[in-house]
This record gives sequence, structure tokens and C-alpha cells, in this order.
Amino acid sequence: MKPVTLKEIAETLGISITTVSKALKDYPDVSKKTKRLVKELAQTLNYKPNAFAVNLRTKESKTIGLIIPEVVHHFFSSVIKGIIAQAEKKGYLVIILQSNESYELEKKQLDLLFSKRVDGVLISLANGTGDFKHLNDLMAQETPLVMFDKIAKIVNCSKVIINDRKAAYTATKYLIDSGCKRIAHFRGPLLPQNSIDRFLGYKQALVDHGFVYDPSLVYILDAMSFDEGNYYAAQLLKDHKDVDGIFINTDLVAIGAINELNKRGVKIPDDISIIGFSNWFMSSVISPTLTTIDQPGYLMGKTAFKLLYKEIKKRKNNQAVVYEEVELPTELIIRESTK
Amino acid sequence: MKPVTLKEIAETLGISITTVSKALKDYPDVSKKTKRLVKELAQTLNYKPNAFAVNLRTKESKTIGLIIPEVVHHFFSSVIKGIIAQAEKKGYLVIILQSNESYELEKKQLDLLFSKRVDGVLISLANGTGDFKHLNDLMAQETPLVMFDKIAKIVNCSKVIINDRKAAYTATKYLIDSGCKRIAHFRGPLLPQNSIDRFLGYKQALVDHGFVYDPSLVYILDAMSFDEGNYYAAQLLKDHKDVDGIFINTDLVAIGAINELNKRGVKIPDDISIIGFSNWFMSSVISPTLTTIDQPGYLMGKTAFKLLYKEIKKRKNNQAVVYEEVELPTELIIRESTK
DNA sequence: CTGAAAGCGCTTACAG
DNA sequence: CTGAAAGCGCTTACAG
Repeated sequence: MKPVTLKEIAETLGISITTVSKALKDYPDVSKKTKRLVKELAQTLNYKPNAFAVNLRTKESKTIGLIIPEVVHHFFSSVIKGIIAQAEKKGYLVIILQSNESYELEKKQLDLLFSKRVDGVLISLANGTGDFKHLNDLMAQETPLVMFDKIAKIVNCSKVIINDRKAAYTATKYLIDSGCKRIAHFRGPLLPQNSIDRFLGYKQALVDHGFVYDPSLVYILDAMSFDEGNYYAAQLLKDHKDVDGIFINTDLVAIGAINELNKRGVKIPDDISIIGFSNWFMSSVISPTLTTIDQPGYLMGKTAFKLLYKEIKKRKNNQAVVYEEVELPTELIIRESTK
Repeated sequence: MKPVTLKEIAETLGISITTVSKALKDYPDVSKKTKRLVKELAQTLNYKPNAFAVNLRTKESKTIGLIIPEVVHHFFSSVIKGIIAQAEKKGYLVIILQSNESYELEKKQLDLLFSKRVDGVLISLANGTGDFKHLNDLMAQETPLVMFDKIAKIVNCSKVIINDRKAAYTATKYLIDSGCKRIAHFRGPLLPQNSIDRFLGYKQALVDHGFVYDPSLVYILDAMSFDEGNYYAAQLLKDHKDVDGIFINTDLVAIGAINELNKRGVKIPDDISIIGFSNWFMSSVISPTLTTIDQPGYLMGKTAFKLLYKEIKKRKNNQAVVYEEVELPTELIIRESTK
């Protein structure tokens, strides 16, 4: 059974394709009777407009692209959910691509999305991305782009972020206030803005509270995995016997660290306090439960789509586009891993 | 900057659109020189074929649809990752929709995907789905469909599954072998085949080992959430003081149950042993770590796409399509929550 | 080796 | 109120 076309309906009814098309879209210049006839037949035949043709005519696909570093990831899957939900409300579909933290893949995928002629792109950058030409190229070709979470400050487009620096400051200050004297930091890779900002927040909190910043207490992680949490927790114990607090860039790593410290009989939080970042669901069920920064993933997804949608609409109506930067609130969630 | 078209390249070079098109696609009947000229200019102008037009002509979109009950879910996100990875290898893009376990939504989304003219659809059914007309309708319109994990036996299409019944049998038998005398089961809703099969495996293992099947030990859950794990664990303690083992349909629920039992001072596994299902990452880091059935999500995603791809190719070449049912292996992962 | 022409299935400005 | 016609940007069978 081939899909039904306008032509088929027109021939069956003995009227023109034009009239069928207009009837289905409730144009005011079609008689009620014709509309009724057309709509009934369309219903019976289960007619659905061929999106390929509609896209070609209207030059929109009602589809957006989403590039995300990693799909199996509590925070990002919450973001995905928010994006899909909001997109669906506005009649948009979402194509998802995973960059695997690779700049090369991210570039290729952006190209792919462009040739698909998606109406816009949402992106959270790969750790490997240090050059932004691919993003600017896409925008130069009139494809709206909105960045979220892992952004590049230098790229001129709308963005949805949290204040990583402030949140990291709050976390570190909490460790200080609870009595920690020697606070380490497990940071993310060098390129991503959010790992830079979290590091800066950590450092600032120390300095503001009379601590001497000691670079040897900062460990630069790469994969941000559970295993790295294991590894660097062990490393830290070896390097610095006096550490009594760690602020860790991501919950997954923090959970790895807790796992290692538990195994070695280090008491959390009595010997060492730990704060993570992101509030993964897991963090509320491990033992001890993890103090962390809650980052609103679902809301971030919804907001990112909203900004993109606004831009798509503006461009369509030839209105000036004003880039917006929306900062979402974070919250320190205090649990058992801190005093 | 408007996207570049074939026409533009043709005019610049003073040749026909036909020749440009053929040159770019390396048709043998175009001179080397012309090919070189065309390709160079296309490169310079960053020409990408307009997918809308290509789709309309070729009647394929190189895009598939994926409908999944819930995105924020360890198992399903692994499946998504597998699908995206395999699809990308074959030059396909993936549109993701979330049914939220709702039959109505699932139906609407299938319609949407059909009007988008995706080349095929991968689906894992919503808990609410008890009628399958929407699936058969889609296939009647020549859209290939492959089901995975949450399938309907009665629908005639390719499927990727695990042997839920056997896996549940293995899990329950393990509880029996480790000395449990009174084994409860937290099962999923009534409609999904996998919650039925897991229940049947549980029951069979009991019967095969000389237990009397007691329906009051089976709790029917709805949301399959952490909170339900809390709730039904408490309920179970109230109803049956003699229970010493629970086989639970999903890790997330099992983790909720462990959480509640820990809180109430029930010793796991000494007082009550627990086995979950799915091997969520979380299960290896909670305390006690959870014995569970490992379900290969990533592999399931890859396999599902492969079957779909095969069917798309066959149809394209007008070859007969043979539906396949692939059963993936599961594994009992023994951890601390059992003796 | 090159290109004119038809056509994929729509939408919409325009004429009647 | 209805419909003929142009056109979106490609691909490909066909003629030369």
C-alpha cells in the first residue's frame, strides 16, 4: 500500500490538487462542502502530507539536531528529555547525535545536520573542542544554533548555562565552613569552559578564606569516569595524607572516589569530606549519600529548545535576532558526605 | 548566505545542472576534467546537497525513528547509544521520541514518524500499550518496524529480545539454591510481555523446586520507580514477616527496596536476599551491591538497528523480507545482596 | 561526453 | 469559489 497523495484524493473527488491542498489547510476560500468531502476522504484513506515535499516547498523540516557528548549520562539524558518534551509541544522532532567528546566527530555531525537542513541545532560541546569554526560556519549558513551547559564563551549565539564558578565557590566554601583545612579538587579536562569555571570557583573560595592555593592539590582528570574516581582517590591518599576535603567536578567521579575511600577504610566525612557536582540520581542512594550541586538538566533542555524556537520564528519572519544568555539556578544539596 | 545549489554551480561553470549532479556523484559518463572542475567549486562553496530535494526524489530520508518509553533510564540510554552508533555507521540519523509509557502518545508519535516518512522505526512498547493496530498500520504502509525489549509477541515483525523468562528463572533459582525459603516477587504492570515473562520465570522456578506458589507474595508495581521500591519493601515487611528473598523486576526498584530495608535495619542478605534485573550501573556502587541480571543494552540497540537496516535494504531491492527474532544472552551478576 | 526534460508531492500567487 | 501554473532542488532515463 503506497502512501496516499493529494493527487489521488483530487482524482477520486474530481477536483484539482490545489483545492484539495487548500481544503485540508482550511483556507477560507474553499466551500464548506468541498472541505467536508476532502477531509472525509483524507481521513478514510489515512492521508498524511509527504514531509519531503512539504519540506522542499516550505524550506523547513520542523526538525532540529542535537549534539551531545554522551548519551548514557544522568545529566545529559535529563537534558535530552527536556528538549524532546518541549520540541514535541511545538511540533518539532529531534535528531540526536553523540559526539563522544570528540571534536572531529562533532564537526562531522554538524555537517550532517546542515545537509539534512534541520531548522536549528542544539549543542553541548565535546571536551575535545577547542576550535569553533565549525559552529560559526553553521551559523553563517543561516542555521540557528543554541549552546547549553558546555559552551564556548567566544561564540556569539544564544546560550543556556549555570554559573559554574559560583556553584563551585559555594561548594568549596561549604567545605571550608564545615571545618576542612586542606581541600583538594578533581577537575575536568583543560578545554571545557565548565571545568575551567569550576576550578576557578574552587580557587577563589580558597583565596577568599585565607587559604594558600596549592596546585598540587588539583588533579586534572580526563574521562571523568567512575574508574578515574577510584584511581585519583588512591593517588590523593598517597600524595597528601593531610587532605580532609575534596571538591569533585562530577558526581560519577565523586562516587568512584567514595567507593575507593570506603574500600580503604577512610571515614567519610570524618576523615575526608566530599562534594560532587550535578546531583545524579545515584548520589542520593549510595553510602554515604553525596553532597553535591544540583544542576537542573530537564529545565536546561526545555530552556535551550525555547531559545532555539524563538530564533527560528524570528528568522522566519525576518525579524532581528537577539542572542540571549540564560543562567539557570543551581542548589547545594547537603547529604552525608560532608560534615 | 543562502545554501549553495546545483544550479549555482552549473551557472558559474557554464554547464548543465545534470552534468554537475552526475560529476559530484562520480558517474562514469562525465569527463575527468569536468569532474575536477565541479568538485573543486563544490568544495570551495561548501556545497551540500539539499536533503529535502534528495529525499523527495529518492523517496528515502536516511533517517529512522525511535520510540522509547523513557529516556532517563540507564538501560534505555544504553540502547539509544547502540542504535545511534550503528545508525551513524550506515549513514542514518535517528529521531528520538519518548512515549512516557503512554499508549496514546506512542500512537501519535508513530503517526508523526510516518508523516515524516522515516525509512523505518525502532520501538520498545509503552506499558500502556495493549492494542497493536497502530503498529500494524505503520507496517501496512510499507514502513519497516523492529521491536526491541518490550515487544508484542502477536505483532509480526523482527524483534530483538532477551529470554526474560529464563533469566528470571535463573535469578529465582539462585535465591532458592542460596537457601531462601520464602521468596517474594515485585513484578511490573500487567500488559508488558517482559513483566509477564519475568513473573512466569519466577513462578516456574518455585514450582520446579518444590515450592508452593503463593500469589500473595507477588506485588504488582506500576511506575517501577525508586519510590515504589521503598513503598513495597515496607508493605512486604508488614504483610509477610517470614520472607527471606525478593526477586525484583528492575534494578531501580530493587535499589529503592534496599534503601528502605537498610533504613529499617533489615540485614541484606542475612535477613533478606535481593536480586534485581537489568544491571544498572548504580547497582554496582550501592551498599550492599546488588545481585542482578545483566541485560546487554548497547548490543540490543546495535542489533535492533542492524535488523532494521537489513529490512530497509531488502525492500529497496524488492527482495522478500524475512522477519527475524534475535535473542541476546543475559548473565546473572552475583554481588553482595545475596548469600 | 553533455544536457533537455520529466517528475518526486507539495504550496501558493494569480487568473478567472 | 476553483484551478492552472510555477517552482522548491534534486535525480535519472533518454536523446544527441
